[in-house]
Amino acid sequence: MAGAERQVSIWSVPERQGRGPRPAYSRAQITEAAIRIADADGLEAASMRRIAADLGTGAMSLYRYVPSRDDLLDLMIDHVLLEADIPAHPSGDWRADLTLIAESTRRMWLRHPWLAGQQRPRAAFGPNRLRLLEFAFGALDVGIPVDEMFILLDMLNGYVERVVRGEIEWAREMRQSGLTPERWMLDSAPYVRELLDSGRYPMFRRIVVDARLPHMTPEEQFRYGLDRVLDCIAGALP
Amino acid sequence: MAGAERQVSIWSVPERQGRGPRPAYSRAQITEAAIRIADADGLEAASMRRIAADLGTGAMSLYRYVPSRDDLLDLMIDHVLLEADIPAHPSGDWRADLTLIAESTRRMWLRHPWLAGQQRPRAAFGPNRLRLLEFAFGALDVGIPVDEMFILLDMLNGYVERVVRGEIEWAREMRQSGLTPERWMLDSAPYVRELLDSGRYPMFRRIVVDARLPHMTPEEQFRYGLDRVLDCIAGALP
DNA sequence: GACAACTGGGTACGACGTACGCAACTAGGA
DNA sequence: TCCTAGTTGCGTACGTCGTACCCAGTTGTC
Repeated sequence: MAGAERQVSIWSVPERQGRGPRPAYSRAQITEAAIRIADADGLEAASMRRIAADLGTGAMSLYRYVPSRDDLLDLMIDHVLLEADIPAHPSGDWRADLTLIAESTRRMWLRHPWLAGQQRPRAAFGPNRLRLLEFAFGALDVGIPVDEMFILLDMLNGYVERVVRGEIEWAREMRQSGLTPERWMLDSAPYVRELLDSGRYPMFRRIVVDARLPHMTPEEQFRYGLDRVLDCIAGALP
Repeated sequence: MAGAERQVSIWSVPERQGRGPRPAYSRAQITEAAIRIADADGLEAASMRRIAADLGTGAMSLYRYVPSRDDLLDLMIDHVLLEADIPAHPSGDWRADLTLIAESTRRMWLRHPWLAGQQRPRAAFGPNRLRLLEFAFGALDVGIPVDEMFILLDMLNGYVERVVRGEIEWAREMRQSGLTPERWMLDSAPYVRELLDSGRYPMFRRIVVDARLPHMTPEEQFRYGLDRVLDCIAGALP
């Protein structure tokens, strides 16, 4: 018995009581330091020691503010969602509003690559996450059932997540191989040629030969695909 | 100079030459052990030490077969794709074929939760990945440009990935909190009620009150949403 | 003024990936 | 047939990680 008592959500755990010495730091401060490090050097670089060092303290001090690194991640996720430059209320033009969400999400994920595709149940009810959810569902509130909104938003967000994570993973690969995209392609060429020459991958050949999308800038690719997805959504609305 | 020479893809690195003693293991053997462990205890449990221990050897022996744990992950990813129960060629019925892909992907990801949403450039040209790509693009080869296929498949796969990862993350949360879903909901109730009572989240309220999707089984949710997504795709085809 | 509740932070433990080194083994060229 | 270069399995060691535990010092409440 006793002990542990793992809470369901970090937002159910109050930050402090008022007995002992005045706390020297705060959850927000720690969260911001962690985000700074994760942005610069990746999520795995935001270790308790490193965060503490950045704040000028010892690793174990952080545990006075946050139950675990895992909970800190929930705080980080919701904290960056503050940056989403989304109006307070939908405009009434669902297509414009969904475009806003998609492009804002993309910008945010490119700024904070560690955030992309994080899908944690414990962070699902964070205050900022809920604000975004309100805007998204409000935008699609055009006379269709809630369940329909769910699916269409999953489709849109699924597309955005997939494409942007592709961008991010590609950039990460470029950085940690230390190669330029041209050089990377060049190094892959013998293997790819072998694949093409085998004749077993006709569609892959057509992609390499015909596809124009890969030769557009990431922004153009994203916008173009996004418009097609929104066309699909338009077809599903009354 | 010299040294390092990081290869672009693990499939460009030949497994062995033929000089010294006969190797006691193989890449495939190591890959399979790693997959077994990752399935049972999560990707982070598939450490070099643990894999080696399962094979009855020392951690450093594995490095004779695989350049790094990172490359091993690429091998794991492509290896499980062998399981995708997908016919050799598309049937001609694009809707049936895409349904096959989606449901096969879901089954595979639920069997190997660590696989879900892995999107690594280095694993993009693995032989089994290419086989799936051939089937998917072949299925959608109904007179639309390659770029169009790209977008529609990103939309479909994005949806699948998002929904299935939701299932997986939820299951993981249940397992590591040691709670039943009912108990988890119960524990969250006070916080959720507080949110609802604040009046600031009207759409969230409607979701909690009106949505029927969350009360369906995961399979039903998936199938229902998938059909709506395929409807959308149908609208985009000639 | 006493005491309970809290503070910052040091030490320690058992994991992790992997660089390095070494003895044992084996194939190709003489 | 023997030599030797290349390759084997694998132990040791280093620097990292999250965090359990401990303790001296600080502060609000009575």
